[in-house]
Amino acid sequence: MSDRSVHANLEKTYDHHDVERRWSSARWEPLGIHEAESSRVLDEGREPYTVLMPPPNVTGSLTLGHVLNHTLQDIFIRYNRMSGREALWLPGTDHAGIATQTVVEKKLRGEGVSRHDLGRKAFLEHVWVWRNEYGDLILRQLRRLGISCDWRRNLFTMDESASRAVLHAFVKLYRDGLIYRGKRIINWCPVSQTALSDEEVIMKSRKDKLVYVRYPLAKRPGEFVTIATVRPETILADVAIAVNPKDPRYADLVGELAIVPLAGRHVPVIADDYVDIEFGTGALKITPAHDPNDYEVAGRHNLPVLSVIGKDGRMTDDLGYAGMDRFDAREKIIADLEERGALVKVEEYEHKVGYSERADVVVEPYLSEQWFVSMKPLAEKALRVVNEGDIRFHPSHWISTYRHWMENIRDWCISRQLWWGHRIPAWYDGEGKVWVAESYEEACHLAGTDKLVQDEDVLDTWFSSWLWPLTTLGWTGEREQNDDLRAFYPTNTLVTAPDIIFFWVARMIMAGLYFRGDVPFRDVYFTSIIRDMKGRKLSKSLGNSPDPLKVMDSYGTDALRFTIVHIAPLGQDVLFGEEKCEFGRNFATKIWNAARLVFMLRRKVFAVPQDFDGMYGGFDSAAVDLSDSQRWVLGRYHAMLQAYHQAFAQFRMNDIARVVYEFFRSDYCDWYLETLKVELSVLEANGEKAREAVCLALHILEGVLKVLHPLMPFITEEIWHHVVPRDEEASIARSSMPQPDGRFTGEGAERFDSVRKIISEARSLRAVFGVPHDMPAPLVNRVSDDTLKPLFASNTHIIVTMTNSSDFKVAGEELLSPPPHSASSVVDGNELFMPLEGLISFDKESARLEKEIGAMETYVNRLEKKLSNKGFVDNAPGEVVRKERRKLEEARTDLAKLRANLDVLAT
RNA sequence: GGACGAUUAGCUCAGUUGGUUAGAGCGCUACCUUGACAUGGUAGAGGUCAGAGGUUCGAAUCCUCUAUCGUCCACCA
Repeated sequence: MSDRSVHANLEKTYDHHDVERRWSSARWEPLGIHEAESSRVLDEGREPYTVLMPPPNVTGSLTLGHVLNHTLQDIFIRYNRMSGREALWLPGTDHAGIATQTVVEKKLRGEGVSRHDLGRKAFLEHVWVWRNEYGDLILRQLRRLGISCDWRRNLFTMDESASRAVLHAFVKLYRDGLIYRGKRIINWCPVSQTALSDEEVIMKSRKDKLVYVRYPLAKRPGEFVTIATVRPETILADVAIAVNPKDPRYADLVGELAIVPLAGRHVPVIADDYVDIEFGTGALKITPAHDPNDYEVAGRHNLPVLSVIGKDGRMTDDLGYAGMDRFDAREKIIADLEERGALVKVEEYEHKVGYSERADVVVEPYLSEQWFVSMKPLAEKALRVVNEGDIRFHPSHWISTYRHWMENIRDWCISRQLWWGHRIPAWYDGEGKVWVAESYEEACHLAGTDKLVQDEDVLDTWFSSWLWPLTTLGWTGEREQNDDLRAFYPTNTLVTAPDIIFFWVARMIMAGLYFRGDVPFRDVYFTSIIRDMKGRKLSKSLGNSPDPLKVMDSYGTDALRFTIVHIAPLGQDVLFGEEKCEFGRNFATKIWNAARLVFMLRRKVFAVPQDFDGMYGGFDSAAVDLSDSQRWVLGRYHAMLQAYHQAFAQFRMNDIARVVYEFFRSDYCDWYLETLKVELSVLEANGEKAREAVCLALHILEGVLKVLHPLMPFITEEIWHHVVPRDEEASIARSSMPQPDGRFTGEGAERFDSVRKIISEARSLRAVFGVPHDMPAPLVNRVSDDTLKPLFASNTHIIVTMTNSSDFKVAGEELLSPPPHSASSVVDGNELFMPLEGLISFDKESARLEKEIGAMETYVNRLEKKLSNKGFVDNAPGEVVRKERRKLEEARTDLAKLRANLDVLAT
């Protein structure tokens, strides 16, 4: 904690546990940084900035995916908050119908109870107890990430207000004719025993047997038609054999009757375009109850529908297989077919099969009565807003995926045969007539009776999720108009994984447009998918999924946040191993130590702390007479700010991390702070110049802390409180973002660049010739332009100290020949000589120079060739040509100097 | 079968509208335990930018094809 009487330094060693404990969200929350107010937006005309948190499943625990996702959201929120906007981040959790019901059922099964034993009401009570006990685990874990969402507005999709919104949405869609009930073949999960939407089915490659079966023809003894099938168990439910009408092989068979093996039923041979002539035998069995295509074919030909597989995936036939699992029945039937001589052959066959997303079992096409949403009318508008740029995707290539889905959209099966979820607001009267209303009373009123029975099913979880942008802002119905909605809708940025673009993103766009007439958000940022170092998806079963809490423990939350953002570029997957967090940890340590240095220097220069408070409070870097190094570092600092803000505008999140990292490490620490030490050593300790220099160092440090704060909230908060004494209630999160200022460029900055190069070159010469590190050597710099002499001379002390030279002389052309026994180098037209009698051998140095000359000759040749190319000179922009000419000129000069120095060496 | 993305140093990746002698981190080599920091500093080695064509005065960057990897979509049993 900052000591207000003296300038307390930071602890010697950086301890992230300590810092994180001090600035936990418990500490931040009372500071009010999470709490955005609609009144401020509406009354004061402040610009709102809203982020919608994808609600994690209540059953979930923190994964690296969450870490990336929520860190990015927090970065957007903190950045915009510090940029003066009213920043609102809306958190919540999702009831996750199937996942949660499965978890609770499993727990009950462990206690020997099934949900059916309990009944619906008692079971749901169990689920609520479970949710209240474990359901917020993920939110507690998320808090450790330091995310600054508005926890007061935390919403659960089963909360009363959200549930009212769901009922309202269902009823409105129904009355508008966009929700209907119908008998269809849907995806059925035999484990969860519920219908699934198409999106909840994962296609996986799988090896099965392609079974060729002979069907005898009833009226042509001894003749057969052979079909190929991967699902022989459904033979029992065959109602026809289909061939292509254009297939000459079967032309005479159409209209015949075939006998279904094992079942003995007579079924017609029909002709339908659906059949592919090329595949298998060109003849196809039609099983309408167990295949969506067959169902359509059967519809066209008025065929009956027979079913032999039940809800639990077991056979229901009356031919002796009843009760067997569908896969066991498959094997048995293949064996039985063979025994009866109906089996022609069996081939290995690899194909794609749909699996249930949650239960990971093969879904069963199942004919049943379900509720659907007509998607086409909704999709048209939702497609338009993305096509026209009202909603922007980052990266934009997801638009084509989105477009493709929207253009081929199919109706959404929204009923689930579960108990945990929003129960469908539909009631049936004694005659089976359906009444849809927001309440039982209303339904009774409509039906004119109070003898109604509610639909047993609940809605797909995503039916509440697609209302999330509305419900999080308190929307419960169409006419509702509250301040939050007026102030914060549409929201600004949605950060989400690309795998839920259809489940969620697309549907939220539809719902926003439909229920409120406006898009739900402006920008969608699709995060990277995190994989392990071998490129595999993270999964619990592979055991390759590091526990983020452990990573935070060992490396620090800031380190994890910084690292994961740094390695997650827009639109690319990232390979993550927790060792990578060393990068962020090392950076955090570096920041800490650099701050310690600057604070130490401050104490040296300001013996009386109040002097510093007074001076720093009104410090203006533009008003100071700047040294070369100061002008240079300010120029670099503002260039960094420029790139930083631009990266935000372009959603290039890894650039944000990179740009600050590079400035801070290379420019600020390695060059500026090192130079500052030297500069201070020659300035009077309490003098004005020294004080200004320290204030400038702190000014830039503070700026870096601010731009880093969205990425590394803990450490920046801690150090910021030490820059100047701050009130306990102050937070860097409420400070304002530094803005770029283009004034800090020009001569001094360029000169310091040359100084840096001279220093590097001199160090390089020392290393090459093995000058002992503690042996000072003289250094001579020959400049061709005498006016430069005093300018370099003004940096003499810096150069001497930083290269451990005994002396640094700046000479003009009057230095006719280089000092004897010198190593030499040419940098930016300056010739550098390092007299090294005894250490330097003629052979070694001439070989080195020759190599250098060779490289320079190649370079000069290349430039000459380029510039003698008429096409280049005529076509390239003048600026580019001029630049190349300048380069050539400089290279030729340098080359000449190198050659001359080699000659001198030889004499 | 369609669509999209990737391929740059040993490893992981930057390289924004075509114009720098192609960069960083990790790893590696040498030197440095100097009062911010060895979770560090200084200096260095290491790349014909997947391959082949093309457009252009000029290509890692744009186009075409090929190869390899990955993702999403799709009702051929």
